[in-house]
Order: sequence, then C-alpha cells, then structure tokens
Amino acid sequence: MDAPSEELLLQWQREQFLLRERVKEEDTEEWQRHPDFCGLKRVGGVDLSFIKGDDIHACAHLVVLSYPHMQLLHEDFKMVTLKAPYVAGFLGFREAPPLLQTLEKLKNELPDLMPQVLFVDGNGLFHSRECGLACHLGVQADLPCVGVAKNLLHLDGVVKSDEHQSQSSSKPVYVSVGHRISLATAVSLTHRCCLYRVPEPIRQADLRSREYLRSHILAPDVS
DNA sequence: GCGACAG
DNA sequence: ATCTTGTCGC
Ligand SMILES: [Mg+2]
Repeated sequence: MDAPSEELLLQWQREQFLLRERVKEEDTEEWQRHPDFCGLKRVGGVDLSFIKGDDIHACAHLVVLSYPHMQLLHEDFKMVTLKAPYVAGFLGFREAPPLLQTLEKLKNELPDLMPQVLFVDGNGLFHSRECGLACHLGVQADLPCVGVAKNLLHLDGVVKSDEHQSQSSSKPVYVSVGHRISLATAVSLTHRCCLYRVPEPIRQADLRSREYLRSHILAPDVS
C-alpha cells in the first residue's frame, strides 16, 4: 500500500482537528455517575487482525460482553479490505471505517445489544492532536468510548516522566478518553473490566478475530 | 541530521 | 499488525 501523500496527511490532520472539537471528555451517561456503575449492562470491544504478509485484508471483530461478569452476549466479524495504510498518528483513518460498519450493523439488526460503552484497541485523546482511533469511533458512532493502548505512542510535548509509569511490575497500558466519558471514569471502568492486562472486551475481540483467521486461512476475502 | 512512533 | 513452542516465574 502506498504511503500517503503530503497533501493527504495535511487533510487528515484537518479532519482530526475537526473531530477533536466534537469529543466530549465528560461523563454523559447516568451509569457513569454511580460508584458501582449500576445501570451498565453491556460493554463492547473492537479489534482488527491481519494475516502474515497481507496488509490490506483484515478481520474486523466486535464483541459485546455483560457487565460486570464479562460474559459473551454477542460477537460479529467481517473480512474487510482496508483503504489506508498504517501511519503512526493516523490509525483512525485505517481502522475506524470497517469497525464503524460492524457497529452500524449491530445498531440496525440487534439494537438491544448495542454496547453502552466501547473499548478500543488504541489511544483516544492521548494523541499528538488529541484525536486517536477511540475518538474517531466515539464521535462518529456517538458512543461512549475508552481508548486503551498496549504500547506508548511517542508524543511531542510528553516525556516519560508523566502518569505513564505503573506501580506494579507488569507492563502498563495507556488509558485515555475516546468520547462521552471522563478520564477518571475511563480508568475506573478499565480496571473493572480487566481479568488480565488488557480489558476483556478488547482481549476477546483480539483473540476471536485471530481465531477466525486461523480457521479460514484458505478462505480469503472473496466477493 | 537521525531515530522513535497506537495498530 | 505479524513471524512462533516451550519455558521460566509469580
Ligand atoms: Mg488490535
């Protein structure tokens, strides 16, 4: 896949600044006000998995788990063809479109299963232009969203001395606001959804999308 | 100037 | 993101 032209990158930056203005970084839901998040029943997770040497075909996966027990309520996957290459700082333009499609499908076919909050594999406001993948998804789907990155995205003004060092011995994850949730609530909710290092919704979407590809190595994206 | 850079 | 089984450690 070709590297984006300089003009396209500038266009993408303009879009990110516009999206950023639409991000709500406060709690907007009733359940977010309660200490025990009573009222929260469904949490979602999305992820994309790829095959070894193929950068454009991927399996987009969406899972909906019960809260607080993290039981699988729904899952959906779809083979997709990506339209943009991966460029650090512009992940949203590559992964948001196909993931939004799975959310749109769920909204149309099984609206009662729509998650009340979505965990995204990637950053939210913790981004050089405060517009990571979780912000793209949150704003465009108008859904409360939490961004969780497994690795640090180097930012301009941010040095390693910030909040990003963990107390425990395990490798940290980086939580940030995607949309319609406060950072404090996002962090608290993330803790409550973790059975392992990564929040269960994201972990399940990752595991299941990979499992799907493993059993369909000989059935590529044909249509 | 070079390197580093979510997935 | 992906190439990869067993193995060491809490
Ligand atoms: Mg991922």
